[in-house]
Amino acid sequence: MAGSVNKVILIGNVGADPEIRRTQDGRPIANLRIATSETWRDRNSGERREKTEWHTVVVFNEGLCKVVEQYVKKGAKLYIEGQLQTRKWQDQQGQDRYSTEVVLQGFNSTLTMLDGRGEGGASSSGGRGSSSDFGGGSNSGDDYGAPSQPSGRSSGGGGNFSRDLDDDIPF
Amino acid sequence: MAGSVNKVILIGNVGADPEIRRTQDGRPIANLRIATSETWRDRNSGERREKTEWHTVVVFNEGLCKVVEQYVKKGAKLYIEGQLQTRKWQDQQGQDRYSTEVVLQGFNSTLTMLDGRGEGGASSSGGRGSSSDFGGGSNSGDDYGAPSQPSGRSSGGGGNFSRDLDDDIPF
Amino acid sequence: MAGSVNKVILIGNVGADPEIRRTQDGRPIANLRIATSETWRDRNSGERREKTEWHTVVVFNEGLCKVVEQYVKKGAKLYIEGQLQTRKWQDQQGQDRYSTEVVLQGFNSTLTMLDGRGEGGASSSGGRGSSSDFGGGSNSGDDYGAPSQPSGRSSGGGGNFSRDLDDDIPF
Amino acid sequence: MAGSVNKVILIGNVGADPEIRRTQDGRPIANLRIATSETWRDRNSGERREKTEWHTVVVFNEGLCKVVEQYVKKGAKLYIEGQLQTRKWQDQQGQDRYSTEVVLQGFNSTLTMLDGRGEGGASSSGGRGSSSDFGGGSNSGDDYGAPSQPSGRSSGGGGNFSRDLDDDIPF
DNA sequence: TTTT
DNA sequence: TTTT
Repeated sequence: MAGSVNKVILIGNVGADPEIRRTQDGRPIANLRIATSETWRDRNSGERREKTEWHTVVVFNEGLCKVVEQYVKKGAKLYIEGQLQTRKWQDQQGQDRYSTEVVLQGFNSTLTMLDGRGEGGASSSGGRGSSSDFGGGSNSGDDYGAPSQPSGRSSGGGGNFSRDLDDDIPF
Repeated sequence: MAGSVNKVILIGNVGADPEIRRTQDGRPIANLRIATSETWRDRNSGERREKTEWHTVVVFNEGLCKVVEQYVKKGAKLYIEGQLQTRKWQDQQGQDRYSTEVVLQGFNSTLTMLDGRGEGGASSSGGRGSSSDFGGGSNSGDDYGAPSQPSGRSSGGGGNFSRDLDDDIPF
Repeated sequence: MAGSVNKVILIGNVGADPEIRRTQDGRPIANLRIATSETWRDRNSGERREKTEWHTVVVFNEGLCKVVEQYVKKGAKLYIEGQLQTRKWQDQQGQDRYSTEVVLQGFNSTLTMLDGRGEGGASSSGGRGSSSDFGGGSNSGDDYGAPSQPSGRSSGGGGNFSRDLDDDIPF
Repeated sequence: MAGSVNKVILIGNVGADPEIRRTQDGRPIANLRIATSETWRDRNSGERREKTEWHTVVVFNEGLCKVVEQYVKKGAKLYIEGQLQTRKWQDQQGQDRYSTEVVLQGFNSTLTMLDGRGEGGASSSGGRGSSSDFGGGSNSGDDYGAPSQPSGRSSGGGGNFSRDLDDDIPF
């Protein structure tokens, strides 16, 4: 279907230290549980109430997995941009079950640390080995005023990690 | 938890005519199934591939329910802004089951029709009984240049419907 | 035009203590400058580089203005959801000038504090004079499992403030 | 600054056929004007009112520029995801002027066609010449259920074009 | 299971 | 300058 968008944006806290698994061919997958909550004052009683929602976030991106592994701990506040995916599986009785997760996999996926935790590292978001162009020199000569750097990517302590920068930033 | 965000943005097509239920006290609830999909070309085979994701959308807002009831049909392309909620229920064996849905309930929820369908109506996004006033005069005298109308709300055929005019809150 | 969306999402730091003006009829307007920045490693030199972008945010909502007034100080980290607006004005030479701002005015506007600053207050997002009720009883009897509270709104120290409880709309 | 987000999401119509320029080193830059609008009913007069906002969108991404060049015409309805940038320039009197634009440049930038226009093409979003991996084979052996394709990218007629796929889809 |  |  042409013209489709599937985007989830979360800001919340990590409920437990992340779990990192590996696929058979060695690719990492990180699992996070993130809590978002809303508070309001009850109309009748006037009491303050709160409802917490728990989200399962699955990070398939190698670079973001490294970030998660190094910096994300229980309690960390994160900004997450990913997409909704529902996975089908069978329970022990052989019945179909479905789990809906927020997946950080492709482009347009982002994970940003919003508190001071995890700072000090120089890590960035991964990359598939090969470097590639971007930003810097490639825009030189640009007479339009185009910024000579990429956007949406960043690195460094406590930073902003996009799936993106992947291959353009050699480590 | 302070400082939390839970937002889902979808653009996709409705898989079937919506289903409208009513609560015991007469409030409508609309259920929609929305498909988003991505296509890409396989790296190895070069074939075009597509993956469709189905989302369950639940509309608790009375105004948006009216919009859904009147205008949204199978095949309609919608822009949806809501939030993720996971609901726990028991299956027939008494086992806990969980369903994750995109809920349009509070403020910051939006449903916009992106194709021509549903046009011609004068319906709007609900409203507390009637009024459906807005902006206009209330800003007169504003010396700042503030637009004299609200934003984020609208009405009219094939239009943009926000939860805003929240009709489920009796004053 | 039916089916239109105009949304800006920012997470950044406030550059200076906010400025609150008032319209002739006493409505508050808050102005904020918010910095977002990206860092990346230069492809060629390998140096770490950073680019900061400054955004002008204008808050027309009375409730959010109160929040800004009470809690938002220079350096605060905010989540902002608003819309783009370009305002035309004349400079001293009588020439047309344009300023583009992120406006928090209608529904779907949000301002959330992401750091601890501003905590301890009981303030909420405004509200039509007082009340600041919500959800609660109005959903009782709901046989669907609909949460009995609103979403997207909240209050409390350091909290999450939506335009919702729109106090500038006299009923 | 760590932990920063700068995101603009627009759905609107293109006001005129796009303009494509080229930098000195041959990179394309597309300029679009996109209209978003809101309609509402005036509280006092009951009249239907509308306000249109015009946005300048600048596409630095080569792949997205191709898409724009081939498919985007006056009147097209687009979904745009980019970021805010304010550019400083001097007018003829040598005075500083500022223009704020929605820039599609880095990752996390998207342009999707929401109407039927432009269909039939097989084009996708560009790429910097070199191909690269993605999806497909690289996930084979994945025992986790990870989808074996990327997300956020797509191509094809009337389709969804992300900055992303750039280098993985050889043309 | 987080956070306030 | 779009669109409804």
